[in-house]
Amino acid sequence: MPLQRVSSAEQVRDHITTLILNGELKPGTALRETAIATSLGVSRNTVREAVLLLGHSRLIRHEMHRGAVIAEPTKDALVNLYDARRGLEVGAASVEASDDVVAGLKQALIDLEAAAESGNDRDIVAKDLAFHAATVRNLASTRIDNFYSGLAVELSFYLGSLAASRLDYAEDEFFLEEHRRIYLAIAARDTETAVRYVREHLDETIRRLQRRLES
Amino acid sequence: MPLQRVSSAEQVRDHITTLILNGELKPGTALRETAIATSLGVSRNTVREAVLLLGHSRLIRHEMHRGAVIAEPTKDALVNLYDARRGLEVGAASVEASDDVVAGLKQALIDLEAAAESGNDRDIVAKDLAFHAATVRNLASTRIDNFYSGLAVELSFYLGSLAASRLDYAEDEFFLEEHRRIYLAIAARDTETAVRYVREHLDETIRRLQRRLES
DNA sequence: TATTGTTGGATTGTAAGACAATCCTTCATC
DNA sequence: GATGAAGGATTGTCTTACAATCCAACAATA
Repeated sequence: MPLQRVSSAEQVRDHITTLILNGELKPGTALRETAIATSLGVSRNTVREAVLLLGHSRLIRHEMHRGAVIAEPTKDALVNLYDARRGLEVGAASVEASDDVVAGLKQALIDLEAAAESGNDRDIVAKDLAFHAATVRNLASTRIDNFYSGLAVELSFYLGSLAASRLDYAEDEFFLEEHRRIYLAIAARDTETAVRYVREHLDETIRRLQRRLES
Repeated sequence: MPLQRVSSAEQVRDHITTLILNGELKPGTALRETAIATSLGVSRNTVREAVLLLGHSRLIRHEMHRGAVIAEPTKDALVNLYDARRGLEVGAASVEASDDVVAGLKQALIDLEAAAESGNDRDIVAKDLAFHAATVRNLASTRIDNFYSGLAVELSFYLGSLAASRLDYAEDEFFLEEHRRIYLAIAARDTETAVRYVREHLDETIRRLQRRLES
């Protein structure tokens, strides 16, 4: 039995994280140490430790004597994020997939289709990212998977904060088709085609996002 | 002008980091908060913050009520590290390289050859890792580059701590040749061959390391 | 008016001291 | 030899305090 204890600082960090991901703390908001401390009934010290722990993710920006601020979905941040996605996903697509990966991918696609059917934006985003995470798993490294999952968290936060004006994923008739053909190419071990489809999909996706950012 | 201030905690973190990388703090050593605090003339508070900051890297292991301990080069840690390397480097090798990347790679190879000539183990390790980092740059993401550089730091720490019984890189006649042919394959845009050479090189390297670990 | 000091409150960075919780070793007991 | 109790050592957390810095509002000046 691993028996894992959880420090107060870690709990506060998780609390703040969920607040951010739920959109209850909007981009640009400053994290006031004393406010959080009194509201949670812990010392300022503990809050500081929590914020430092949080600093590893990119959900907040930290500046000396200025405190922590919830990250904002700037164009640069998005491009940076998608460059990393492209690197990993294209790399993953250019290696012939194992049967395990294909199986996981198939399931991820099924989940995605179900989510699209339901029309729940949040769920669609989650299943979309899960599909792409399943492609990255082809690189066969849990450590890379963790790294990618960090990217996914960050991205879903950005998407959530942009979603004041709905995402309208479901409205897009190509959305599902793009994923289907990626799956088929990977399953067929046609790496060349898979790479092309992945590239096109990511390029198209970030284009849509940037358009949405401007409005 | 960016004008960056540096907090005490960050300085302490950097200090501890260099101590670790220089081998002055050996794997398994416990980081005692009060000892560090008094020795550096800062408060225990600040040391705690420094250790939390350090926690983002994997140079230390942290457990509740047990404090931080310098990471140890276990077999699992090495495998985990090399899985990540393989994922990134193979992915990078399977994409046709840009001229920029090839140029950087060529320079990295020259540096590596010079280091091998000099026979300085530390320098050889650094240039070796720099060469591989240059291949990863083909993924065209600064973020992935940062991630990889974290892997490299961790690896060079492990290598350093194993190097009580010299690395004897230079003694290995294949060492340089393996890098040369990787470069040539990448420069020729022969991705299939490049991938094979990268795979072989990494597999061979970790095999050597594991052998060294057992002794 | 626009620009440049100045001032004061708010917030963070750091220190210091305290104490409970937990760990770890040693020693006593069975 | 296994079990368990005792005690010191260390971490986790809180509290208080104050210096450094930021920031906004206001005052002074060209």
